[in-house]
Order: sequence, then C-alpha cells, then structure tokens
Amino acid sequence: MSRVSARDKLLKAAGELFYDHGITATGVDAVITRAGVAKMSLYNNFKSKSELIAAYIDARHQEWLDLFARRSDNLSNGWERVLAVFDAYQDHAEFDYQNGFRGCGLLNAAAEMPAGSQEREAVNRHKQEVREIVINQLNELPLTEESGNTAASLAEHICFLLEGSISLAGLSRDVHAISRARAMADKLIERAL
Amino acid sequence: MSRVSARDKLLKAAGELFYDHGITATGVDAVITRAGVAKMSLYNNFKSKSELIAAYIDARHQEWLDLFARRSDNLSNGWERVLAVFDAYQDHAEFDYQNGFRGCGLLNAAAEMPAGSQEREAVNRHKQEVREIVINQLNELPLTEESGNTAASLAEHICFLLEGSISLAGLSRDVHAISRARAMADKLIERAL
DNA sequence: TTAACTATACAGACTAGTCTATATAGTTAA
DNA sequence: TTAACTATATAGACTAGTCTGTATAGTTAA
Repeated sequence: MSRVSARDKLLKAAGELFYDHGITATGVDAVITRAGVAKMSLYNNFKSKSELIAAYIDARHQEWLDLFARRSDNLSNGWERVLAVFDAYQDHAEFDYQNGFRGCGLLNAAAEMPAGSQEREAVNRHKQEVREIVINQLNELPLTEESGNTAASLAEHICFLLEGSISLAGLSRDVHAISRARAMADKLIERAL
Repeated sequence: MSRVSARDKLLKAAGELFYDHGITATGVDAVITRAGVAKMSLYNNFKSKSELIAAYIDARHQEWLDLFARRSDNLSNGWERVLAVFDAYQDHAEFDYQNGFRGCGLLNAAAEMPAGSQEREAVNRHKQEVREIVINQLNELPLTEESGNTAASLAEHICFLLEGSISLAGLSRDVHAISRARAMADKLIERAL
C-alpha cells in the first residue's frame, strides 16, 4: 500500500520540522511521529540523528540545485542565468512552509552548529558552489574590467546581496526583498558591461 | 569580595555559550556552571530561560550600538559614518570568541527560533534600527537621485551587503569578507553622489 | 525466505524549573 | 554599639518530563 519508503518519509518530516522549529529543538520522536514511522525505521536508515541532519543538509542542497536548473535551463546567456539564481531562492522562499518563511534553511542549520563542525562545513561548501555558479555565468559575459571589476569580485557582491536579502526577508516577513536584491544585481551587471 | 553581581556573571556566561554553541543546545546548568553561580541566582534574576535569552538579545543589540557609537563619534560626515557601520561589525567579529567567529549572534539566535516568536521580532527590530541608522546617514549626503537611487534603496543595498558578508564570513572563516563588503558600499555611495 | 517494516518497552543521561535552608553584607533605627 | 531587617547570594536535593539510542518480538509483502 504505502509505496513511499520509510527513509523518504523521514527525510520529508525532518525537512519540515528542522526548517520550522530548528534542528536542536526537534527531537527524533517528533520526526518519527510526523513521518508516521517506527523509531527503529529511523535508526535502520540513519546511524544517528547527526546522520539524519547531514542527509537533510544534502537534500536542501540538491533541492536548490534542481530549482536553479529548472529556472536556468532555457535561458540564453550568463546575465539571465545569474538572475535565475535569485529566482531559485525566490521559488524556495515561496514553498508552502508550515509556519512561514524563515530564510535559508542551510544558513539556519549552520547557525545552530558549532564552528568547525561537519554541518557548517557542508553548508559552506554549498555556498561556495552557488558562488562558483555565479562566477561561471559572469565569465560568459564581456565584462569591462575597469576599476578592478572582476567576475570574482562581482560574484561576491551578488552573493552578499543574495544571502543578505534572504536573511532579512525571513526576519521581516517581506519575501519581496529577494526580488529587490535581484534588481540590484541586475543593475550591477549592466554597469559592469 | 566578588563585587560582580550574579546577574552580570550570568549574562557574560550566557553570552559566550549561546554564541558558541547555540541557544537551544545550551542548558541552564551549563550557564550557571560557567558563571560560577547557584541555580537559584539564575531564577532570582530571570523568570525563565526565555527571559535570559531576551536579555542576551538585548545585550547584543546594545553592544553593537556601543561599538557603532565609538566608531562613528569623531567622524565628520554621513559617508564615513555609513562605513563605520561595517567597522562596528568588524570589531564585533574580531572579539576573542571561545570557539571562533560564527557570524552575527543575533541572526544566529533568530535562526533557532520559530517564525513569529518574540525573539525573532526583537532581532528584526535590531536590524531595522541598523537600517534606519544607514538611511539617516545617507540622508545627510547630496545624493543624485537619478534612476530611482533613493537613500532608502541605497541603504537596503548596503544592509544586504552587510548581512550577507557577515554570514558568509562566519561560514568561510574569512573575516576579511566584511571589509570587502565595506569597500563595495564605499563605491556604491561614491557613484550615488 | 528475506528484507523492511511496526509497536512497544527500556536505559540512562539530560532538561527546565522548584524547593528548603543557610550565609553574608549593608542598611536602618533604638 | 547593638539588634533587626533586607537583599542577594550559596548548596544541593527534587520533580516531572524529554533526549538519543537500543532491544525485542511480531507483521507485512515480494
């Protein structure tokens, strides 16, 4: 009957609870209850809560890559594809969250973890990958590199706008902040050409 | 002998532990042990852990206002005082944290709290106040308001850079990201004059 | 049969918060 | 000076519940 594996149910439930209430504040009992699954199904699929957290971080990373791919697939140039990075985050922000938008799930996860932890490193790698995507798209454009305006530095500026706008959008419950940041990035690229 | 009040010891200990390990992951026993204080001294000074958290958020807010005041006191114009906002965060980032820089303590605190909670609202108010400080400083400058470049929108751009750079600086352990964001803000203001 | 699942009980550490009783330092007033 | 009072601190036992993780026995479906 239930052709959804316990593992997938657990990842879905953990995704919702971790995002809404935070990771540390979410107990494994809450996860299995929401998943509608036995406790041993959790520990048969994951060695520990830590491993479930790692899988959660991986899933969010993959989810964003998929959203970006869908947004950028049919676009013709790097400029549009940089803006699609914002669109992917916007899509993410507009998911039907149980208790409202709370910013980037990965940044929130990192905020709960100690410096140097695997979890923070995993989130760091995700953000580096986003930045590299932006750099690669900008490198396709004929940037006029006057006044030290390299693709790398422009990409960093755009990533600051991205992360800052998502955090503040989550805090102020104003999802439009992300599209305003997108417009700022648009103008920056225009000026750099 | 010990002329430091239990309350101050508790706020200091909570400040360190909450920042380093997160709020939910820090138990009240850990706080009183680090403070070197009896448990009843916590509950004589604070009604609950929630109230200690609220006091922690207040203290971080006040701490930033003090850092900004010290950085901006002897500056002569709004341009420099906007850049002093970055310097205040940089000062904050260079504190001698027990376990390394982990970004903005207030944003991290908000990341652990559910949407709509008092704690998130308090952090939101802090960020709004920072933004208003930036707007007020920009309003002292003769901005050429071509292409919709108002003080408010320029301030939002600068605040995105601020929050984004702090989060990414904490993740990548690269505190210099904040000064690179400062340089970006500097160039933005220059262009807007 | 094999593998993945369920249900439930359990261990042991930890959680926030309360309680009683005691110590000490400073203030007030006879 | 002495005594009473107040405020703040201490130690440490205690409640009632939650935490992660394990153990065990039974069920379901390919």
